This record gives sequence, structure tokens and C-alpha cells, in this order.
Amino acid sequence: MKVNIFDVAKKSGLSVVTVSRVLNQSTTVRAKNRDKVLQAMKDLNYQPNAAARSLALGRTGIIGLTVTTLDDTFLDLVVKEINDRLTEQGYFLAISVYSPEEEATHNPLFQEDRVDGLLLLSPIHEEVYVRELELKNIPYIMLDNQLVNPSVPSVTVNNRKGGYDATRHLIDLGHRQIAHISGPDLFLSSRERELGYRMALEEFGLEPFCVEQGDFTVASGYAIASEWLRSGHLPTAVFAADDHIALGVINALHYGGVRVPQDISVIGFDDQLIASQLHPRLTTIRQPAEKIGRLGVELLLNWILESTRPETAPPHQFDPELIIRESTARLNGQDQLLGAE
Amino acid sequence: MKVNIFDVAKKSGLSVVTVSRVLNQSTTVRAKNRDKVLQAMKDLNYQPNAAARSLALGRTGIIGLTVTTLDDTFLDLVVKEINDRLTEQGYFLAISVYSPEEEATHNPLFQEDRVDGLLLLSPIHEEVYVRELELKNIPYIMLDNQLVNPSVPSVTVNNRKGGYDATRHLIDLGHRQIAHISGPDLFLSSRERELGYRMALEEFGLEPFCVEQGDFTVASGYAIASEWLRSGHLPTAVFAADDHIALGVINALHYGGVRVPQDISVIGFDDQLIASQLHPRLTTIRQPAEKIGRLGVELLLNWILESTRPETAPPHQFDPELIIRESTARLNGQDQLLGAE
DNA sequence: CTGAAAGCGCTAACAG
DNA sequence: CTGTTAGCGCTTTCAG
Repeated sequence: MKVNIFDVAKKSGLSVVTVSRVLNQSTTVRAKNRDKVLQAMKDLNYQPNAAARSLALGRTGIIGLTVTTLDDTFLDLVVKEINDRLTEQGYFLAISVYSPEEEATHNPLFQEDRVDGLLLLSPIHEEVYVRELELKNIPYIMLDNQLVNPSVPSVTVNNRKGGYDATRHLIDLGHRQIAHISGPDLFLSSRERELGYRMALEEFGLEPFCVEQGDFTVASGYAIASEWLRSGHLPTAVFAADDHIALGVINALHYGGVRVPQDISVIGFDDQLIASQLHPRLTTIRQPAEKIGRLGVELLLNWILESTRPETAPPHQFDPELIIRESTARLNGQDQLLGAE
Repeated sequence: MKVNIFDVAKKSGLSVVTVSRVLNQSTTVRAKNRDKVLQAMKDLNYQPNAAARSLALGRTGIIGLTVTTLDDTFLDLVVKEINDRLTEQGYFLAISVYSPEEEATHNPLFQEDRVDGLLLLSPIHEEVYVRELELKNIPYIMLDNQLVNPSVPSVTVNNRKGGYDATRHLIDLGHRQIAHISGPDLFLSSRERELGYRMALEEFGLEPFCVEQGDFTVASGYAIASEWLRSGHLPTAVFAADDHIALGVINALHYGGVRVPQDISVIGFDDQLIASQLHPRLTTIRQPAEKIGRLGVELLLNWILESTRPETAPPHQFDPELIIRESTARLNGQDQLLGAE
């Protein structure tokens, strides 16, 4: 049943080496012979064995990617970019979903050398993984990671600047009573976004209206804004640590008869697809997903091919981008919406 | 640098065979020797080579999964279930994202025998893949596929029943002017959901209020509902082919001053996470993601291990489930919301 | 319970 | 341009 390279050699009347050469697009094969080989392959329905190939070559051609969830626009974009770049270079991407609770050592991507390198996207307990990877000597790049460890190769987003820009946008619109709903403290990105918020306020001699802690879900934004409505103590603008929180806030405000952006401005973070489609279309901070993916692949492949660990200083970091849509407006604005995207 | 099984054998003073036995949890190794081997492995930081293993065993232990996108709650749930079940069985899941435009033959998962089997989740041009897989003789299962080909092993959802149940729910609430926004005609699921809708109406001697075609996006739902508002010709209830469309409809209606569910009821399909968090929390038809994943794995593993192609008759199909939340209510209901989940 | 030897299927020198 | 010959690292008979 299983047909191998010898069968093809026999059938084509040539040697296995020639067959192998055809397989590897070697140019040193006479056209006539190549055709013979190709014909034999087709006739026998030959499928080269990847394991044998990897063993002989000492490389698998596979790059692993770990993610914690799939239901997310940002991840989707990063992954698609990675996939495209990798395919371009003749590598194949294998994604593995793992829950943060699982032990790093349990992830089969780490177990044996199944991959030539690893990309870790938005990892949670990255220290554990780093230790494991260093021990196993697998090239890897952290993408959008949470820790700031100068010795770990990583591509990150300047969340502080994002937080600053978001807040600054609100200030520039005339707002002075600006609330912030943060993400879980566990995440550096949460802390950085909040820091950016505080920096912007400080720069203008403003105090935070209030800082509540959310958890990157619509429900948390909804609950917090509902509480504001109940207490009757409302800010004029809100910077939410992510789009889901922002959607929850807008949703609650609508229910409370408060208009966005006429009465209250709301800005999010991430540029989730859905947030750009629901009205008022959300003003937000977009993460440069493609750039992250592209650079990640570039650094990793370079490490693998040149076997030189990428420089970590200066850190590879991208600035996020302010996307102005319809959920923010000038304070007391007479329905004066800012330009949409 | 690279340490192999021989190094471990030497270091532990035993043979490679014994080391191999330890590696494979063989019970026929003296405890003392096992310890020696394990110690040597640790000392040398030994990593078994997956390629060599696969080559010798004739199997990779990897199951491939192809998806077209990642940004989706349903896919996320299915994938997580698959991942869990596979891990349980000692298999490893490798996900591959591919655009429908790519040729099946370009997908590296298909190229060489890298995987022991393949799961195709919500495939688009499945015929092409089927042909390829059959040719290459790779065990596979289609999950949530669009074509009804009785000879192809697949696990699907009864979309017709889902469409029927959704519509029936609206009818039971007293609605008679029920509109439908379908998905792209290309998808069997779209056509089936619409068919279910028509069947339910017919059963009660009702005519469709209207059937518009959407494309599974918030924007399409928004546009269509906006058009209704403009024309002033509104149904009392809407069955949207998916949650995103439903969200768009609700969003547009809100903007038009029409209340959901008091004035118009809206039901979706899929049970996307976000739709259950935004208010009014969406009444919808939930697809049995976990069941699909579980059965898919079961059938595939059975095929691989017993080398018997799964039965395709009767078809493996699950019924979706009506989830009643807040976006549907009795016709002319005095704010009479149905019970929430 | 342990080990020597023969592959698994393919590629990389090195000759011809 | 083509073929012979060794491995790549691991598992699996089959003896001991």
C-alpha cells in the first residue's frame, strides 16, 4: 500500500537519488528524466514521508504558534499575517491552543523537537515558557507578551502610548472628567494602558475621574457603567482598556438614556471588528497586528537560519494607532461628531 | 550539542533499547535501571526526536485541523473541545488557517503525510478537499460542512430544524409578520435555515413578511434594518441567519427609535459570546459545538485506529438548541419579556 | 529483563 | 547529470 521513494525509482527506471532531486526541485536533472519521475509519482500516487524528510534534513519546516483563545480579531489578524509570511518562506504554521493553567511541559509543541521554532502569541505565564524553551534550546519569539524581560526576544505594542493617545484624544476634545476602566491587573498591558491614561491627565493637571477594574468583557463594562448610572455620578468621557468593555459601557449608557457620543464619549482599545460595525462605531486604539506578525516571523526565521539570537535592545515595539470613529465627540458638542474613519 | 538516545544509553550504562523502553513507558524495565536512564536524560537534557519517532512508528501522533478564520465563538468552542479530547488520547492538534481561495494541494497539511488524520471545520470548497484526501488516503472528518454528500464522513448541525425552531418560537409568541435575513446563498446552512423558516410559516398558513439576503456581518443586518425603517414597512419579528446580522438589526432599530423586543422581536443563530452579553441579550439558536468536536474526534480516531471508515448512514447530525433571552417577546407584549437564560 | 541488529524513508556527500 | 553508500534517531523483532 505505502509507496516510497524506491518504488518510484524502480517504476521510473532511475535511482532514488534522482527521485529525491526531483522532489527537491534540484535543477540538475535532465528534463526527460524529471518527467519520467513525475509520471511515476503520479502513477503510484506517491506521497513523500515528512518524518523521514525531517529526520534526514534535521529540520521540520514547521513553526509552532501558541495562543490562548481564538475568538478575537487581533489574534486572527496576527495569525493570518504570520501564516502568509511563513508560507512565503516555505514554512508551515501549526497553531496550538492551550489554556494558561496547563503546564508548559505538557504542550506537545514543547515536548519533542517537532518544530523549528516557536511563536508565543499573547502568552500568560511566559516565564514558565521561557525557562522551558531556553532549556530545550528552541528558537522562539514572544509576541504581544506581558512581561518586560530585556533578555527575551519579543515584539510588543507600546500600550502606554496607546493609553496616552486615547486619553489625550479625549482631553483634546475638551473633556476633563475622564474615567478609566482597566483590564485585569495581572496583565502588563492593562497596567501600561492605565499608566498612559494617568500620564496624559497629569500632563494637563487633571485628576482621574475614577478608575474601575474590568476584565476585558462586555459584561464588565456594562456592569460598571450601570453602577455609574445608578449613582448618578457620571464622567463626560471614558477610556476603556479594550473594545469589549467599551461596548458594554455604551450599551449600558444607551439603556440609561445617555447618548454616546453626545452626552458621553467612549474610546476603546484593540479595534475588534464588531466594534467598528456597531453604531456608534467605536473610536479606538488599533494594535498593529500585521506588523507584529511580520516582524515576529522575520526575527524567528533569522534566528533559525543564521542561528543568531535576535537583539533585544532596543526592544522591538510598535506604536498603536488612534482610530477616530463615532463614539467620541467634543465636550458639550452640539452633536458635533468628529470625522469618521 | 544535539544529544540522542545513544548518548543517554552511554551515560546511563545501558543500551539504547532500554532507553527506548523507558521512553515508551514499557513496564519491563527494572526500576533501578529506569531511574538511571531518567537521571541520564535529565543530566543531558535529552529531547527525543519526533521525526525519528514518527518514522520508526509509522505514525505522527498529530491530527490536523483546517479552519478559515479564528475570530468566532463557535469555532473557538469546537476547537477547544477537539483539543481536549485529542490530548486525552495522546494526540496533538495542529491547526492550520487557510483561505478558501488557496488550492487544497497547497495546504502543507495535505502535502506530505504530516498528520495521522484531518478534521475540516466549516470547509468552503469541500469537494476539492475530499478529492485530495481520498487520493492521498488520509483519514478525515468534515465538521459543520456545507455539502450533503452521503459518502463523506461528516458531523453536521440540523440547520433546517434550527431555522424552524427559531421561526416557531416567534410564531408561538404570536408573531405573524416575520421577516428573515438569510446568509449567503453559497452556504447550505443559509439555505437550510431559510427552508426551516419557510416550513414553520407554512405550517401555520403564514407568508414570509420578506426575505432579505445578508452576509453574516453586523453591517449587513444594520443596512437591511435601516432600509426597513426608511420605508416604514416593518415586520413584528425578525429571524436573522446569524447573530452578527441580528446584532446589526437590533442596532439599527434602536437608532430608529424602535424597541427590541417591545416593538420588534429579533432572534439570531450561533450563540456568539458577545451577543449574549449585549443588551437586550440575544435570543438565538445555539450550535452544539462541543458535541460536534467530540464526535468528530471519536469518528476520526476510530478510523485511524481500526482503519475502518466511519459509517455515513444515518448521517451524524445534531440538533441545535433554542436559547431564549431578551430580544424576543410576545407580540404587542406589554414589555412582557420572556424568561432569561 | 536486556541488548544486537535491522529497518522506517529520505537526503547528502562523494564518485563516476 | 546520475548513482552508490552512509547515515538521521528511534523502535522492533529475536536472542540471550
